[in-house]
Amino acid sequence: MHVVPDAEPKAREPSPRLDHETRTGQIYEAAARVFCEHGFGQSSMSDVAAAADLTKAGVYHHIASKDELLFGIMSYGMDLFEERVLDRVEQIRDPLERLRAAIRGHVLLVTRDRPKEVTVVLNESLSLRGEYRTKINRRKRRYVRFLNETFRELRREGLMRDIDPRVATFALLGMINWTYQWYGTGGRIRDTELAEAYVDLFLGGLLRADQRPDEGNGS
Amino acid sequence: MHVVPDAEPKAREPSPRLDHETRTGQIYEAAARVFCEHGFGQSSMSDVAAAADLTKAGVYHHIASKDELLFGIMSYGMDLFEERVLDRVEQIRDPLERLRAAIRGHVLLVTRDRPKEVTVVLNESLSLRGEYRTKINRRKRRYVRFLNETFRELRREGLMRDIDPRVATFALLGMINWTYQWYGTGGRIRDTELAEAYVDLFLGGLLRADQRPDEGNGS
DNA sequence: GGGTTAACCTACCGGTCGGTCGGTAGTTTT
DNA sequence: AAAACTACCGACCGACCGGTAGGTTAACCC
Repeated sequence: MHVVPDAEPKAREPSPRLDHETRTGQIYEAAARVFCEHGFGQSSMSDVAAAADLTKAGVYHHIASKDELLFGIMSYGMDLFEERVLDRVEQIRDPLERLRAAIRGHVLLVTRDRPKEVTVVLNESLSLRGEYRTKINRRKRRYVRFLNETFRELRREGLMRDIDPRVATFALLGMINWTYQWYGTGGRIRDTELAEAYVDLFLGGLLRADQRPDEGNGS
Repeated sequence: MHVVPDAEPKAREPSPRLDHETRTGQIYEAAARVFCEHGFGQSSMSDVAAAADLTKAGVYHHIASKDELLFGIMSYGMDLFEERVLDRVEQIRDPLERLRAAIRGHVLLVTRDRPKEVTVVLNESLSLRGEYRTKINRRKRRYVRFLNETFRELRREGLMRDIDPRVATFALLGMINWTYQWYGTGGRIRDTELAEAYVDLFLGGLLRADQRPDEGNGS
């Protein structure tokens, strides 16, 4: 009884510096792998336990519930993205350089490092419920706001064509977030080349003609 | 026993001209709604039955299994996409005009008509298994091949910058397929404007500078 | 060496899952 | 009017679900 919906208990419980060497960390990692492969709804806790080389009861010694496990994975995915990409590029003053760094960082995160946790964030937003969904959405929105603000800045400085910043934001997000759907399956496109190609492609469409750096096409 | 992997049995069984006036059609529609909202794995057949205003047994009078239901929905989603977009634009001779029409058609399909079945195709590829997944993937690949071929043609004609056609394909696919994740939630971006913005944005990044039509930025 | 604790396991719980059975009411066919 | 068929429902099935109770083992603490 009484679920205690009241005040925050000091700090976020899941993703407390998710150490992959601890048993708990290994469970999160295995679960991310399983959820990534079959989807959250299609995966049972026994599947997770087997992937972590434990019994179901063993898993439940470390985690509270399936939902909390998913939330923990996504929180860790957001941690990764924020500390490796967003937190860093946010500090760049020049908006154009900032955008370039964001694209490069974001693309390399999902191609080179390929953290399963980030894929889960992208795949399973429907599976999260209630408070958990709200919390993750809030963190996602921070990135959207960051991109939006950067585009507005670019427009203010006259570097950008007359494109709705929201449209630019979601176009870029789509381009990059979609890569986990296809990248790496046999194709031998190099991650760094993909990052540069996306920077080129997107900035080419975004910037005013007189602002574009030479794009290396002959003639 | 013996699953009969051999020759086509005259015609595809599911999605036999999915008439939304028939009871079966209404079940598919209701199921698409439910799967769209909560995800396939999170939805039970009782949920589907309730949404279709029937009992579970009543639903099973019309369909064979949950998996086949999902496959039927996705097949119908692919039917929609192909007959409203791909089949039409494929016949356009000029590659640039063909690409423009494809972007416009694809964007308008997922923004204006918003068929839940198409959303399910994008959301639930992990939920499909075996033969079913193979069949849907084959149809998806037809679109990928179409885009790829169009980009190669544009390059051959010297209209396009030096960008890997595969990268261009997936960048475009991501841009458009991501829209169902955000479009329509309060934002008042008009569908036609979004389509034109995407044409502009993408072709701006894709084409060689001397080939770009004037992009309407002053100065 | 007795007590505590973390890290598990076996065995099990109530509930729900996808799916089926046998029936019935209404319509159509003969 | 009997037979056949379609469209459905209430009741039910075995399997599996998320989750737990309670015990065992080994390491650590005093």
